[in-house]
Amino acid sequence: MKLSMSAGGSGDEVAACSLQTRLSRESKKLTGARREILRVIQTESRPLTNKEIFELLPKRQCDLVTVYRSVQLLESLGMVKRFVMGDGVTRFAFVSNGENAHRHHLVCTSCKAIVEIGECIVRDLEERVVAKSQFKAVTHRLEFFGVCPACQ
Amino acid sequence: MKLSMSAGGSGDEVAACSLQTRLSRESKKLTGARREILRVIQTESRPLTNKEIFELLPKRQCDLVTVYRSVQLLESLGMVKRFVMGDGVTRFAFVSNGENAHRHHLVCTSCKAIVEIGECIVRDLEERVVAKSQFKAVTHRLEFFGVCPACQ
DNA sequence: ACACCAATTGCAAATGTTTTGCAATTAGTT
DNA sequence: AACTAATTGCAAAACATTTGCAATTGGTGT
Repeated sequence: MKLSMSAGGSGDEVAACSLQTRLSRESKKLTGARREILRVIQTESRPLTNKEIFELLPKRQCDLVTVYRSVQLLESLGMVKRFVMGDGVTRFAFVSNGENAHRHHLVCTSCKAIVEIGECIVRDLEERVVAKSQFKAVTHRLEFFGVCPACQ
Repeated sequence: MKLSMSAGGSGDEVAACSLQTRLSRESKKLTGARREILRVIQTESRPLTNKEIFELLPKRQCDLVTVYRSVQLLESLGMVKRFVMGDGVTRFAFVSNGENAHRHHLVCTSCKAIVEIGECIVRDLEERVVAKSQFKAVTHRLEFFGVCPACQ
């Protein structure tokens, strides 16, 4: 059921250091819970729900509420990305360090494994959309869904 | 706050008839609640939440639970499309009759007005994604978000 | 090392959406 | 008009997520 097609994080140190840095930049504290939560998200390649993260944490590491709060913080720091797949739960996946770039994903509807899609050909369309519609601050969300080889 | 950029349904008769037909095809009943719920969804151009549909219904037309159940039925009949914008509520919009075609939308993050986007340039990318990933039954969801002229 | 203080946490409870069970009602058929 | 399966309303359950608050903890300066 598990897949490791998409790369997780590279080294713990780089990410940990980065977490440290990013946190102190906003006078936030680096707690054990936050470190562990980020580690769990980094380790899994598929997007995880808050509850899944909670269950993957070392026994009694922290409360589920803390997972909610930490993940939200990590998202605001740009270290995890939010996935809304429409089944009533929000999922989060790691965003590797240099990856400021806009990304799309292919998600397995069965096991939730994800594969990153390098190119974003939607930009051109987006520009046309903006021009025609007169909307401002236009962004887009494009996700692919399917059944991965392991689940077929 | 309201916008009518995208076309709602055309005639009541065509859609009503179609609803009738589609329902009886599965030995479902055409009730007042279902007719009214579809009418409300047809009338508004933006995607509505269940609660919004409920509130737009003639006074005491039916219970909120019935809206939930009816909308789910309408979705299974392919008459409404589900929108998941990630704010914790599911929204539904009318799918006009001939429109079997795959569509994308531009959604105002403020008032939720939607504009249909005719072209789908994602198909090509989807084919490439399928070839590379070996996923099966691949679909995609592409939505644009922005602030509509009226909300700017 | 120590003290300080804001940030963080756990716990309980609230919130809000969506689902479910069941008895009463109703639409479509005979 | 009677019959029956589908539908509805109501109450309550099931979830995910958020919030309030007192107790705790990490980082900072001494």
